Amino acid sequence: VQPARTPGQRAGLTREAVLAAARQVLTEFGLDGLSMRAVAQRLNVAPNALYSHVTNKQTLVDLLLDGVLADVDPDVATDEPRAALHALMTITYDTLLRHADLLPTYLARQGARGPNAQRLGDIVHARLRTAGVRGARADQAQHVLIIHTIGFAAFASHPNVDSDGEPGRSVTAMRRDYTTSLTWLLIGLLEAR
Amino acid sequence: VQPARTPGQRAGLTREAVLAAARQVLTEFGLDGLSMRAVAQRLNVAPNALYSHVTNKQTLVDLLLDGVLADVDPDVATDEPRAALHALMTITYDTLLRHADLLPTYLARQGARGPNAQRLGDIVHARLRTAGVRGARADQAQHVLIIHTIGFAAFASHPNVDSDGEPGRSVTAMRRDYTTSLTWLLIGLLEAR
DNA sequence: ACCTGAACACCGTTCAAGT
DNA sequence: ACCTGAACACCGTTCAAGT
Repeated sequence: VQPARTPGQRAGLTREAVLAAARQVLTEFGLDGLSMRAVAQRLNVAPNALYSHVTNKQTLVDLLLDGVLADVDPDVATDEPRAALHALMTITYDTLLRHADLLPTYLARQGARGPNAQRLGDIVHARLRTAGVRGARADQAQHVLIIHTIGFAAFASHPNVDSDGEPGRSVTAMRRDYTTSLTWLLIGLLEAR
Repeated sequence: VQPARTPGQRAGLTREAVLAAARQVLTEFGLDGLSMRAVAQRLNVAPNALYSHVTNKQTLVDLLLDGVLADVDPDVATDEPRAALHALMTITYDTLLRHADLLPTYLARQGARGPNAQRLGDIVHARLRTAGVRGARADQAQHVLIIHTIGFAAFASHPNVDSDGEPGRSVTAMRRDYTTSLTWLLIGLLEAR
């Protein structure tokens, strides 16, 4: 809530300010409420002013998506390779679910290939290396672990009722499903040669 | 392209006709072109006429999504349990990718819990049973295999360029990533006790 | 370079009315 | 019960103009 600007006065927008406003709109009104006009309103600015800082809505959303993975803290307590991979991916899962609003669109969009996704990929790659996995197999494994994690998080982010209206699996049951599936993946990856 | 109706004459819509028209609009104009108004136009009907046969756009999309899984043919050539599961899930992956337009929204919406998803779940469950997996572990495995498959298909459905503008993994490489990840999952599921 | 006014070409959905 | 006309409350984006 800024003091009103006189005509011709700059609003002093930046790309980061637009992103921050978008994040606020998102947490307050959800994905359905995330419109360019709503973001502009929060910044006390005309809707089309945003286009000086962001090329369009899709890339804005992509930036938000990639930003979610920036919150992943790659430090894990153990150095045992398999446990470290398990912990790292579980942390990623939990981080993603903390931004459940965005997850529905995650796999579908460019966010899963942004710079932070690549950073996470590199971290996974390093962990795989200490686990003795390298080369093309490491590239595959890195890809697989991340897609698997985002996919499960996206599914879990969604209110869960099946077609009969019966309640489906609970959030905790789905988290358990994820962690055991992760265990299975790591067994197949690390034990079969 | 029907002969024009005189005022007061029925259009003879059915829920199935609406779904069929929606599928046509989808393949012709893509997900962005799928609007209630476009579907209505194809049926030579006023936009709000659709609401007599479908509660709203979201449930219409959910019906389309679940319908995709109806195309999965569960017959596989082998009876060896692990190979049968691998074949069944790969068929599912390929079927999903044949409807790539819809995949971006698949995990996010109710389609992944509709009647056809349940039917597929039952088939997977039966295969798991002959593989010696039962009880809670079978429920988990069924869930995991389907989410994993939909997640990978959703990711693969999306045009693939990373944040540097460099081309990412090819469609065939991503399919290979899927099948090997499936192998890993099945190893972890079937061999670790 | 950054921002506004005005407009364009759309949306999903509701309500009252007609047959 | 099914469909239309008209309207409501929105969208994303572009263009020309102002400072």
